[in-house]
Amino acid sequence: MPFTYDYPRPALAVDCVVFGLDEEDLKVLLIRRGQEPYAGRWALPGGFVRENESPAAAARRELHEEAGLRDVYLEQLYTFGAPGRDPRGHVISVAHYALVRLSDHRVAAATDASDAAWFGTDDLPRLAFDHGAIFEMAHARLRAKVRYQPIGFELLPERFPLRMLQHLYEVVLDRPLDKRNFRKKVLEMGILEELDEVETDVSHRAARLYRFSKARYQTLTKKGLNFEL
Amino acid sequence: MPFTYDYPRPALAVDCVVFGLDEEDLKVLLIRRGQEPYAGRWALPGGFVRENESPAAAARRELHEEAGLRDVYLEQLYTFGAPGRDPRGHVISVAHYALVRLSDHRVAAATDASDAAWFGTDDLPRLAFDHGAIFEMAHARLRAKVRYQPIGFELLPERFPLRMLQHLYEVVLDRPLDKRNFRKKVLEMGILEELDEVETDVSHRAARLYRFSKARYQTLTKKGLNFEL
DNA sequence: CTATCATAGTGTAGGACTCACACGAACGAG
DNA sequence: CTCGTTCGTGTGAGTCCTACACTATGATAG
Repeated sequence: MPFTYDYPRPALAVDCVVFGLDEEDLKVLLIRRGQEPYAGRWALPGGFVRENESPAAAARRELHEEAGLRDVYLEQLYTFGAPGRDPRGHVISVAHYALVRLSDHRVAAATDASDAAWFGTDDLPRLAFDHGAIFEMAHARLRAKVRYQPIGFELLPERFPLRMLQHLYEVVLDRPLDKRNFRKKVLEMGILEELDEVETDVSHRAARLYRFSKARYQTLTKKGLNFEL
Repeated sequence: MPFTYDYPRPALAVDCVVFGLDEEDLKVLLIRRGQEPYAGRWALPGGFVRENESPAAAARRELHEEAGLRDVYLEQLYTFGAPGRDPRGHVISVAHYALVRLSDHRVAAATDASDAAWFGTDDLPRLAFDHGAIFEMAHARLRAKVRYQPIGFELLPERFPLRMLQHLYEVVLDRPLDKRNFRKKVLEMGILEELDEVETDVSHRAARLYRFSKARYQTLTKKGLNFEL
């Protein structure tokens, strides 16, 4: 069933850079393409935007269809529209990035689509289309944004020890941080809730668990806090 | 001549928030709409993206056609795609913002399109579509970005006294700055070229003129400078 | 030519923040 | 009971930020 318009329209797509955090490093979710163009190559999950669907909604739909992911933190990144970026014709893609808790989602992504896999961010294969450039921009944005907005918590389990939070920042910023200074800064900020609970199943002294308090963050933000790490 | 596709395609547009700087305040360029919808309302300059045209190219073309502007600083802002934002159907708009030197461009914009005008940023009329929200986002982005990237110079004439630079920051950040601290910071950064020239036609002591040196900025950036004001 | 007016241009000191740095306590494993 | 591993904690030096006021210069008006 064909659709007809008075003027030509470029096609509109979305692509998503999905980040997850490991014990070791930062991961990205890729999908192996089954069809031409770039059949067999790894690519970012994505697809075409339907009529009367916002780009954000399209991105969420595709993440669910292609990787079984739901309820993730999602933010628009940039719109890539150079003619020639897709050999099928002029396709403009609204790129997004998403942050997921790997502990919750690792399995889902691996089973739902048999050709989905997590890759370490410094160990990516060559990607289809201009997805390499999209990934680079997303990575840069994450590094920048994590420093002045508390989005990093989206990568952690709900309750976490401070070591895990520090590890997150070390992995994302790609440099070591001082433990005492890091703890002081984060705790003094007052956006963490100290829980009456410690880690379990560790073969050494167990660390106290914390939880990010969105409520406290919003209160403090109104009072002029500026989150910065 | 109709254009036909196998799947429906939303229409793709661009809109531009064009900022200029006055002796008094920050201005935005608006165009009065001649046609429905929103005929007679003020709106951001913009229009539809053609096939095989990148969004940035479309934005530049529209700025030229609707306001006679060329060679402006242009950056992508965000893509607005909520269904319902345009009563004609599903139109997705890649919003941009532009910075121009009012001294050069004020006239052009006023003559080329008789229904174009500059408005003070705290004195805007109600805008068509979701252009009010687009403007707000652009304004917020400019305020944020001007602090860590030397984009403010795009709003000034090539040669300017330090007072004018300070005035720019005061207007954009909407708070007064200390003269001595401001000068110290800017000059110590080393990105300004001190010229052998002073203001003319002023009825008081004339100030020295400076020029932003892109070359120095890039050199220093590589050496780890981080611009911050 | 003198007085007036407007803006240019300049330094310092107190407080806040940043950064580097090391060791005893807790707990599980063997 | 010993070993191994991670937890949790404070201080001092240096740097950066901020607040603050007066003299110099040049144009204009009387």
